Amino acid sequence: MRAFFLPFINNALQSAGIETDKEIQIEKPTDKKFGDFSTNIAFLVAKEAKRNPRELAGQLIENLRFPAGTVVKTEVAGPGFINFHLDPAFIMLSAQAVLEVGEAFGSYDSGTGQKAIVEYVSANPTGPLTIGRGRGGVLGDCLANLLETQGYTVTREYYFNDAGRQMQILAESVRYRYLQRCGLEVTFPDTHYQGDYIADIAETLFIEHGNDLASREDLSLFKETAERVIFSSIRKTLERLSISHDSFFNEHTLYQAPEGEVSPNQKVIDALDEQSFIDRYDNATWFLTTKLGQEKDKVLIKSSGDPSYRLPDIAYHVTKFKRGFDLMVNVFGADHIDEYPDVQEALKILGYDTTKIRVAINQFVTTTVGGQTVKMSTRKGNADLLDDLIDEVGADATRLFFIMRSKDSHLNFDVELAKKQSKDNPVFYLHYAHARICSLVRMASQEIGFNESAATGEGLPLLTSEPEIDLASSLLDYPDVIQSCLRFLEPQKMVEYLHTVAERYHKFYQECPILKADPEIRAARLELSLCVRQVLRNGFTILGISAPESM
RNA sequence: GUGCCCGUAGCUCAAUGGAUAGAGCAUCAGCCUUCUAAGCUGAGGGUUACAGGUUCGAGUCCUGUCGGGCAUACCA
Repeated sequence: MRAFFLPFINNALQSAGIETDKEIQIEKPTDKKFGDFSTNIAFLVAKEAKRNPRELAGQLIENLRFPAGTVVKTEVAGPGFINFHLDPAFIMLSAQAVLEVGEAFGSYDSGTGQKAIVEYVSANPTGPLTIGRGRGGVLGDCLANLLETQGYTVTREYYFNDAGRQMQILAESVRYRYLQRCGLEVTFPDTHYQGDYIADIAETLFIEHGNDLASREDLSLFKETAERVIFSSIRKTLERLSISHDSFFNEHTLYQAPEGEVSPNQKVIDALDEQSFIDRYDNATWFLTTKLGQEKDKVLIKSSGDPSYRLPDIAYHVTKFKRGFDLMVNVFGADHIDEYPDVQEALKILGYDTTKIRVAINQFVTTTVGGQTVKMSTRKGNADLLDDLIDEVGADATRLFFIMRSKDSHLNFDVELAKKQSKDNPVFYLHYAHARICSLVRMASQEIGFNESAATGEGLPLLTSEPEIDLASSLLDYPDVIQSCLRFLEPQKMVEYLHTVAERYHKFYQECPILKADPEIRAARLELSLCVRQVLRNGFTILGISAPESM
């Protein structure tokens, strides 16, 4: 609906002889008396033109020409706002689009023909997924869904490493537990992975091999088994949350090169070297970030000869560019915040357009149980497992809890509250609205032979009461909400929005009899209900939660 | 110490630099012989941590102070 106003305002600006590169902002006023939409363009332009905003707004509305039956009143208010009042019939007619385009309502073609990659989760297979990881997983999945509505061809990618130091520690951890299982007296180092899952893996190895592996120094079997078991558990957990990836990118491939060629890692070093951003000292190879104003240089190749994580990370991003992605979204937790600028700087030096990269950093999740904060660490084995949480509160509530708060806020996951499965849980409010409509439609088809597939929305303009207009009006916001979610990489806005739609539906349901109304009004109200159901479903699809037909 | 995020109702959180700062939970008062009361209506509750600054306008931007989280590795 915001897009509706833009050409008219542009024309008015032109007619008034005003040139500006300011973005025209269309807002929803806080108070209804200020109309359905408003713009502050007069303020923005007034500054440039050094004119009085109110006077300028007056001149603009002289030049605003809307088609008949759309905007019934345009007025200047306050110090220079321009407020638009829509014809209620126009709102109702516009809402017909929901039924016309169905699940494509809210979709747009701004990304058509473009390739996007969303990288998320990317946990190394050192242990089961924790609750903290879940947040980024759901965030990434929702962002991918949002991009798909805009026509992007989206690749959902998981970047992992099964080679580095952490995997070594993992293999050793399994070996220690295995040796203990064989009855040997070994002390388990507290630097290693403490979780029960290590002992479980050791147990399977013991069942398969007995004591045979006890004398073996080679860790590869321990490592391979651990990786296989853990990766499979990670994928199972993700599946439970309807998170799936199209592509698993193994960091280790960046270390390798075909005969006669150099590895992607080495190519990065060479290219940076050519630009004089590489130096070698203290037996290591350094990225000269001090030349970019940073306090310290960053190690790319350790004195051991192994790359540090930054090098493959840069090389990995190079592959994203080489694979031709027009948009690259990276989702990661706040603990990675320091590394991202280095990667970005390196890519700039290598000549890549880093404006194609967008980063969504989610703050941590703290879990509280009975008001007590629980600290989490995978290494110490006291992590709250994502699987346990899903067991207790279900997939829908887990997903919704993760994205109902802004990603920049620390998420306080009240486990007790989430366990409640009562009306406190916001997922029920949304589900209830949807189930209510389904139930109503079922009853309508049984009792009066209502045929929902034949509904076109023709009757909608018959509806004129406030709850009906408010409800229809909120449905028209849906496409704008998708844009807003993408602009800020923030699906949380969708949760808020759907709550508003559900709230307005419940109010409409309360105040407007549907099945008992006169046939024409009855049909129109049923059609409006179908529109609401469609918007709820579309939103649920983006959030990745179910749409129950009864409760 | 330095960098990033956060500080808003009793609690959990919203609010593109816009108009009287909003929801949910909790508290209190109403609404079911009537399509799902997992709902609706209403009330109370605020110096937006604090002090300055920028401008037509600041919860939002800038500076400083206080408080919390994360990071400051030749771990990923």
